[in-house]
Amino acid sequence: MKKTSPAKKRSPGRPRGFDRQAALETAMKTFWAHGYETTSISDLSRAMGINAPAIYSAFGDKKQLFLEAMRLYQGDPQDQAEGIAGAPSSRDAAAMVMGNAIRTFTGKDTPKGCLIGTGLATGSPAAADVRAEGNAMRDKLEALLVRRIERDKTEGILPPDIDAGTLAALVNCTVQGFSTLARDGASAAKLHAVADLVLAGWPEE
Amino acid sequence: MKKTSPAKKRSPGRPRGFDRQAALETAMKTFWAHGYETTSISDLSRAMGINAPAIYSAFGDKKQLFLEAMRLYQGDPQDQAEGIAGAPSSRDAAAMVMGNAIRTFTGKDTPKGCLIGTGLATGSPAAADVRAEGNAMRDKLEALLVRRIERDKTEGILPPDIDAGTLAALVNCTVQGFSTLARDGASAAKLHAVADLVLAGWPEE
DNA sequence: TCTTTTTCATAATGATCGCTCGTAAATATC
DNA sequence: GATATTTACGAGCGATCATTATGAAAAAGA
Repeated sequence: MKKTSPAKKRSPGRPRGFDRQAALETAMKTFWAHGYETTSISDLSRAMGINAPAIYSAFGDKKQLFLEAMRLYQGDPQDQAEGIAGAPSSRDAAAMVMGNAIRTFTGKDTPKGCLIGTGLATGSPAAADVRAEGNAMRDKLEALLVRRIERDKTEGILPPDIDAGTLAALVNCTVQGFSTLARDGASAAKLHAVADLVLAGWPEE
Repeated sequence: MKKTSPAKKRSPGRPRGFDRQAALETAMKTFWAHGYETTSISDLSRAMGINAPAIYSAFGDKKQLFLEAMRLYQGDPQDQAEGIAGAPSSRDAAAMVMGNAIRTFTGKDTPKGCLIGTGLATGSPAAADVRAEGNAMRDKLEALLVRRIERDKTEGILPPDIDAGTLAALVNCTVQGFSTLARDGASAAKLHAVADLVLAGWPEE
């Protein structure tokens, strides 16, 4: 009898003895807690519950594992782009971005702060390319905000003389600051109060 | 004939073949560029131009060397305290703190960003005590700002209903964000524009 | 000159780094 | 059951980690 549902077919060979996605999630949290270069393969092996060779066969090497963990961390890049572009105003977009950051940085079941901001804050020249990936993500966020702010200007929601780059940098700066404050133990409530202060100074027509 | 000026007397033994202060400064910049745990003794030895045993005899171990570099980096803590306490207003104090941060984080002859914010952003549990030192410095800054803001409230310069903790956290948050932005390549001018935006939203009576 | 004191450079310590080899085990296909 | 394929796991690779033992070299004081 043929299987009615074309479920996942099993390829030949010994089946993997662990859940790849769960292991990736554990790796993400481990990197998140201790940084990219300062997390060792043996740290990861212990946390993920699998031996080092299993990590390499499933994820490549340490760099690829981190990059994959980074993609899991940031979620779908299109969601971010659409969230900012689709916000009613740049002010709403800024509020959303900061709110999301606060939620991520003060999660109960995850390390405090930003995986990318803290885990890639610095390091050896050998990891410069990985740091550049994190840098690119922050630049991307700022660019999306700039575009949203410019649109507000052309639509008359914001005065035309304000500097979109500065305003976007303010939001980016605040988010990055949240990462450090959260790691220092600041509560979500405190960060929300700071975000409200930033939004209170948001320019108006 | 007695020496008229009680200059530095030379103690017996072979004299040190390097300038301790200059070596410390080089160590500071090396840590600043590559982080505490991700800078190796051999990195430091190469940069400082002295062999590893000379580092250990002159500075103790890696942790003590970093802590001494951190003290050189921050300067006299009393200067900061007096600068904030002695500012005409909390707004002036915030402007000064942010301005100093921008100058330090975008210096021409030093690495970008904050030695403490980036070099101690994360790491292994073995270095948790060193990170706690950096954490304490940020807390100290915020506490000084809180005190200055509270004084403005009692003196009627600021309305009594504003939250000093939130306002101080905003400044601290902005400064920490500056570190990441500077490391990402932001210019001093751009950071000053952001600082002006923060100050523009500063509450008034 | 001789002793004492301190610094020098070479070389080595055991531990850990990221990573891989080799072999046994577990599955699908023939 | 035989074969092919994939994974698990112990062991080990060379390199680097922070740190130190060793002994020659360079100064002061006797």
